[in-house]
Amino acid sequence: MSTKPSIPQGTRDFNAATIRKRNYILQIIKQVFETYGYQPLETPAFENLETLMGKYGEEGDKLIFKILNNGLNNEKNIEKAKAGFALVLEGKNSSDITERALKYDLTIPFARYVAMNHTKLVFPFKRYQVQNVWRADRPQKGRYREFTQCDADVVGSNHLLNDAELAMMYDDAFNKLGLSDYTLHVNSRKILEALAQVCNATDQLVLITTAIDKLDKVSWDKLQIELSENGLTAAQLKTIETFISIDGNNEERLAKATHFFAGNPIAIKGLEEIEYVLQTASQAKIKVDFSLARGLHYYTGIIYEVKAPPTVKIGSIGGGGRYDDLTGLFGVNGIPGVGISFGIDRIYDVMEELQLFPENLETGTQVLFFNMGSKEASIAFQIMQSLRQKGVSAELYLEEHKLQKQFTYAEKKNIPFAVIIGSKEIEQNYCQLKNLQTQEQHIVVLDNLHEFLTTQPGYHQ
RNA sequence: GUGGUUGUAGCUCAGUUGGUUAGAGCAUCAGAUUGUGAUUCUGAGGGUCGCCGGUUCGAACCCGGUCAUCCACCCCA
Repeated sequence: MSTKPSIPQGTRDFNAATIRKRNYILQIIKQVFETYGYQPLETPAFENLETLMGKYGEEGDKLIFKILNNGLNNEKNIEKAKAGFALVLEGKNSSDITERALKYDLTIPFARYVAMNHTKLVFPFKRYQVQNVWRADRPQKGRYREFTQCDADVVGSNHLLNDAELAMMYDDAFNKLGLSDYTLHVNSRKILEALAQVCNATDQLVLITTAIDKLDKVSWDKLQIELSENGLTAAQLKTIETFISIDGNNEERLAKATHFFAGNPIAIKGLEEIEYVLQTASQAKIKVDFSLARGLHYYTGIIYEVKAPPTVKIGSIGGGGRYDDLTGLFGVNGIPGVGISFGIDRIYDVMEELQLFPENLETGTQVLFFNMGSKEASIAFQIMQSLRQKGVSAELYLEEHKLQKQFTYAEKKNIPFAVIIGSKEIEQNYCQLKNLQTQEQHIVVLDNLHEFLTTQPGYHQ
């Protein structure tokens, strides 16, 4: 038996430097959320399985991490468990085997929360949520099995100002992060629906939209073959081809699309909505992209997807959209909403690659007190404590090692200052304060140590 | 779920057509240097070559399986 420790596929440990950088991202995004009046919410790591099942499409259901029931080997459960397992082997679910699952995203648990509390909430209800979610996907670049989502949603309002406001929140956050080279792709589920209508293929909506969503990777020639194999006629393909050839800047695209749909009422609605968001969130770097088709089944209006700067090869770093009736899934009708999500793990990877993190995030220990012998160390400890009381992050080297080792320790931990208090210094109530980067060394009277240290260049709170 | 890549020291990697005792750099530890280091010198420790099996006189190397990894597809943040 190998006892080599390991962590599950697609998960990560985060060290201090990584956590500081992640917190830097989170703090900026949370601050934007708060500024726009969104309130925090947290929901459990796991939900009842039936809350989650069927909300993410067939493929999504397969990617939900399910939790095995306890007590399956209990005698009174054993027959049920066997029958349930037979169902599982057929690819079905059985509450006799599993009735809870790790949450797959933040939107559905939020909808569940709203449905449970709709009589108490004040609408429009704006909340943000930063929590881990889990997907049983194969890990690869920019894809993890445990990752953090960062969502903002507003429910109980149909007003398009919400949609525009969320676009501005993307813009604010990415500008503050130094990712102002992002692009916010925008489309509307209504337009895609209208396309299916114009093609006389309303039952093929999913097929058509997922196909054109691949256009940036797969050529139209190949997609045509795939679509015709699925029963689309040459005339239908021609219509789709005309639609996806719409190009130009945002205004031109909207104009061409208006012409293309020739008065189709659903299309007109969708186009007007995009037009409104474009005008209201005019500072955001929006690109009208009719090939955008987010897979999630619950979107009904505007859909968003954020692309990283083109130099970084990574999938989307955020996404969202409008849904008319999410809580209807939980028996409460008439609560529309719209939301966005930041994929902070991917934002982290992008910022790391583009070196966008500020240098001074490493605010660990600021002062190392050297150990000059056991008597000296206990006096140094008292002096260190008085600094700690004033908020200075300090530590004392515990062992009586030679100075070489103590210096090396400080260097490895990126501690900017060393305080040396030996017998000579103790006699005359001063210490040696050394800046380890510049090698400058000062004689400082102990009473002045705090003030002197905290005003030194290179000192961080 | 499908396809491919790579598994050798703590880390990054060499290792010839299968041949005796598996190497390097970095890192670690000790000493030169008992109150001033990170860029000098000397030395030391460290390996079940992912795991299991097969072929062979002989396997880090060839074959089969398995696990892990990274990448791509599906889908997605």
